[in-house]
Amino acid sequence: MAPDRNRRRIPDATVSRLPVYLRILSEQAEAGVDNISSEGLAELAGVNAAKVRKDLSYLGSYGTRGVGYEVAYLVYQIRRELGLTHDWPVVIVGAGNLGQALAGYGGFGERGFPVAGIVDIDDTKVGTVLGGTRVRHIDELPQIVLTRRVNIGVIATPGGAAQDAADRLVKAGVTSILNFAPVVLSVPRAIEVRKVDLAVELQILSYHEQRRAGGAIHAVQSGTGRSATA
Amino acid sequence: MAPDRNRRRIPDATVSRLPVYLRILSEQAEAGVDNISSEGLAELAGVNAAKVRKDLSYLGSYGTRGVGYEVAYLVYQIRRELGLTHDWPVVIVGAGNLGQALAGYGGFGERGFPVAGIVDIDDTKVGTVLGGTRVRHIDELPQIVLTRRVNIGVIATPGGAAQDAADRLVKAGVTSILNFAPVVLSVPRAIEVRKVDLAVELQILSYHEQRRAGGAIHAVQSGTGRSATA
DNA sequence: CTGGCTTTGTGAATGTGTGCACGAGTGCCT
DNA sequence: AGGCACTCGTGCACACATTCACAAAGCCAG
Repeated sequence: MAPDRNRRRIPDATVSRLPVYLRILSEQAEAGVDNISSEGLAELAGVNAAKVRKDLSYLGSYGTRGVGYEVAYLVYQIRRELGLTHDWPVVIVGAGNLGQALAGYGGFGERGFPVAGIVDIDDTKVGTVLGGTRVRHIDELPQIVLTRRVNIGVIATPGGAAQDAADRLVKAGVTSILNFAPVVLSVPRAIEVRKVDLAVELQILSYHEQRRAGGAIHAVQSGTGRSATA
Repeated sequence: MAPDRNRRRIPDATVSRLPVYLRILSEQAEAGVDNISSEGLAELAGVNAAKVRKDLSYLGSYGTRGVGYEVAYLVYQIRRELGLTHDWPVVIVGAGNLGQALAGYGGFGERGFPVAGIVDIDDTKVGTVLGGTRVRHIDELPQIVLTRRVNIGVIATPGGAAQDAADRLVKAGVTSILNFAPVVLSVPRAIEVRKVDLAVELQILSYHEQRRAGGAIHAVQSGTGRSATA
């Protein structure tokens, strides 16, 4: 049972939108924009303005009526709420296709999640260098987690190895896991797990395509009239 | 034949779980399991048994009371509902880190989403071979989409190129997009877009980590009221 | 054929998320 | 100073999702 240190709990739906706002606001700040209205942010984020206001209201009342929100201050507040005021080193388990891509993807470190290490169980992969990081053996996981103070683990192994990877991560002291393997992980309740499954995403798209085909097969859209809002 | 078969609409939440059930059921079938109860499936999928039953009830009543569900038949029904009775070729835009990983990841084709083509705007990448597919120039996109009857596009470009990629995909006739770029795409309403954003996922984990740690830290922060500036 | 056991399918209750609508501040203009 | 235009913050109603709880349905043993 979790201790009820339930201070302002932010709804999950909101938490998952805050990073999007944050990215947009950072871009706006970069572009020299000082203030932004909920309407403007909503437009850029592809959501409803009321939703933006409600989301932001969970952080406190940082807007100014009649004016909008001060971009820089909002960036600061969201970063603080998301815990992005300091780096969160991550360890990647699995140096296969995906692990390599993740390690090579520079955007990780830039966004506050430096790769503290990559490990694999396959000796032939150990020692190779990916994105500036040397692949180490998975047995070194506990040491990496401990010395680099890693809280977040990324599982980029094949499905069959994912549960083992999760077990090792948990044992090593990691408390959050981002899982790319197409497997439902079984972990202690206190561990936060998020799943990214390509096959699932594609199958959801497939569902909609199939549904579309079921009705009338309309020809290609005439105008490229894009619109995010109604 | 009436194509108007107004299929019972399946809730989004259910649609996103069906692929998970499907994978588990396929594994079970492989392992020689003939029947499974909602309880058993729920266990393997990490969800509530009532939820499983309700989800499956949207497909029709294919269970047998007192016994459970026939695995093979359920696999068939879910596949049918998700439109997985035939392949959906996909085209990948962007042959960078991620595009390479996606192309190299065999699980794509195996699961019914063969890579019909990979395109990039960078001439130096055109011609290289990834996962058995030759990278072609993005100008060839319309031709690939047309000849290979592609409905699904995958955007694996840097953020800055994503909107252009989306525009080109839509123009070429693609109706579903899986977007890995950290950008909110603007597309015609009829286009189905799903987003996979690593940074967002990590930031959500960060939020929870910060919260976990925050129990103690949340000391006095009162004086930090917003600087009353303009 | 009956009674007991199991498990589905679903109504109803509860919880979570969304969006409208509007009061309440704020700044600008006259 | 007063009025006006603008935009936030939020109560409320509605929609969607989850979970409970139980009757109906099927199987099996005797």
